Amino acid sequence: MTCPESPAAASVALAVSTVIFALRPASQPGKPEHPDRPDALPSLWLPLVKRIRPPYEGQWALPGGPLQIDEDLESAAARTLASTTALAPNYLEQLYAFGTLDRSPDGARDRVVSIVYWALVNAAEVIHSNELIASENVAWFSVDDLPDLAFDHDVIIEYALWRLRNKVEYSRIAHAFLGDTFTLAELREVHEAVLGRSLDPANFRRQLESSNTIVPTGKRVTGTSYRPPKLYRYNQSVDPLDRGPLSRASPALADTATTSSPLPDESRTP
Amino acid sequence: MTCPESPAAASVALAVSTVIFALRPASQPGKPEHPDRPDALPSLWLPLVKRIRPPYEGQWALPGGPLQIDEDLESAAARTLASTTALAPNYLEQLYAFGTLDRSPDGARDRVVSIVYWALVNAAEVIHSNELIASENVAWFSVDDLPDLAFDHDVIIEYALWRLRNKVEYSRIAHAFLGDTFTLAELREVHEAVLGRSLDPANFRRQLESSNTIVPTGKRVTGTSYRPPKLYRYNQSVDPLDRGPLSRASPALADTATTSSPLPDESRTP
DNA sequence: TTAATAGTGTCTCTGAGACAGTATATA
DNA sequence: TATATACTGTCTCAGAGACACTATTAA
Repeated sequence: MTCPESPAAASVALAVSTVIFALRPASQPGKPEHPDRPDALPSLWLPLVKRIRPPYEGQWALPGGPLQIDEDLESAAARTLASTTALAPNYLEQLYAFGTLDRSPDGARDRVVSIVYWALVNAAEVIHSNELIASENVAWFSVDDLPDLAFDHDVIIEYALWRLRNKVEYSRIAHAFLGDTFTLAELREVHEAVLGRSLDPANFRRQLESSNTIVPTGKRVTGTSYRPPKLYRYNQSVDPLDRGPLSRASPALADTATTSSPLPDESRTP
Repeated sequence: MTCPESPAAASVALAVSTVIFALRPASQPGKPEHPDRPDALPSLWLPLVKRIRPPYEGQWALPGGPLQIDEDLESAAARTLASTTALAPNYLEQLYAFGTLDRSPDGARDRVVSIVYWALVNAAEVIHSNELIASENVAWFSVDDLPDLAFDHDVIIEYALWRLRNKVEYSRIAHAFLGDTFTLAELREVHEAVLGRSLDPANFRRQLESSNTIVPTGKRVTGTSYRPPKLYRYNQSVDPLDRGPLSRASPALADTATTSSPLPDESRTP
């Protein structure tokens, strides 16, 4: 979005932005639960960038920028993700191309079409990344408490959230919020936090086991009081969702655990 | 983040293309069924445009072209649809933005990102439109018998087909292939043709009635032998599918029966 | 042994589908 | 009245969810 000066004569500028979701635990590890909220859920957070030039100077916006002439759309999304969070995405998918005429303010000289991606990153890694990105112009916000946003980015985020919630229900992408290994309770809490409702542990377990998307590692959590839960790993040989005829490993995610695709699945696209 | 260098002089070109689907009856009205195929289904057809300049000169391609500086993405899709078919779409939705580096041939000078829409049009109107568009450079093809295609348009069409089949199963868009009024048998045949399998008439009826997407007109088909079926109309007050937080009437389809949206539903996107 | 969470068994309900059966307009 | 198609009733089965129950480990 964003760089009004750049494009040539009177063509349409093309930008790539990314909605990056992470799940922040409600209670710090080691810190006791707050007595008033015994069952507090983790909540969704996303990083925003403060604009340093007009239009919308000083307001917060989605990370992104012009598409480089020599990079794929998805690579551009992964690049801006890395430069704002110092992370690699565990899941990355195209969200939508926004291109209506009214999305820039009236005085704007140039028209911008934004191809927006959405991504899931590991919450634990976010903490480290915050030390790497020591910029005052990047900050994380809860999706329940967003600031005023530049352009139509409020609409974009709302749509990304809706897509995330939809997709968590019919596919198995939630593990992208977690590390390599996780317990069923952790994975269930991710689902609960995203969907905003509690899920039956028994049924949740059965569904996952029958779907074959997770495999037991044989290890258990250590250091807990009481019976330690088993640790599971994501089954990489099973696609998290049916992406249709064009599924293939994504270059931008080649070295990460979760594969993506240049196409959305749209088993259920609105 | 945000604005690295402003892209060089060479920028990325932006095009909008549209995959247009119509359903052609297997047997002409009045013409008897072929004895070998008593239950022949209607089949999907789409219009292609023959390229008159390199690259891929002489090959067939999806209708489309550069995005005009003063038109919305969806308007551009509707415009190219109208100029190749002389029709207005009954359904129009963004499919995907294709932008990998390898989608143009090696010798190509420019890089193009294509934002692709897909549309459904009324089969009956196609016949009239063919008389209006008296161009040798436009032709309709069965999706089962496509010619060699320019660029990556074969991949795009395959993906559009996959999306159409998916969406017919979980939403009510199939009526966009038909006229204002239709019988349940006609609508069922549309579903059967798109999905490639036969459906139980009783269950199909029940599902539609409980979904409230159609309303009886009170009229019946005339001129048939034997009991004439009731005619139904699409219930415009019910959204064909849940499009999420951003549903609104689409300007490009304002005067058509079916509304669309600037966003895909992705209740089920791959 | 107790506490606390991990993990299992089983019941009910709902919706999809199969398929037999009834209704009705025309010849 | 015969016939072909429109339309209805009802059975079975599979999956989702509710919820009581058992298992296991560390304090």
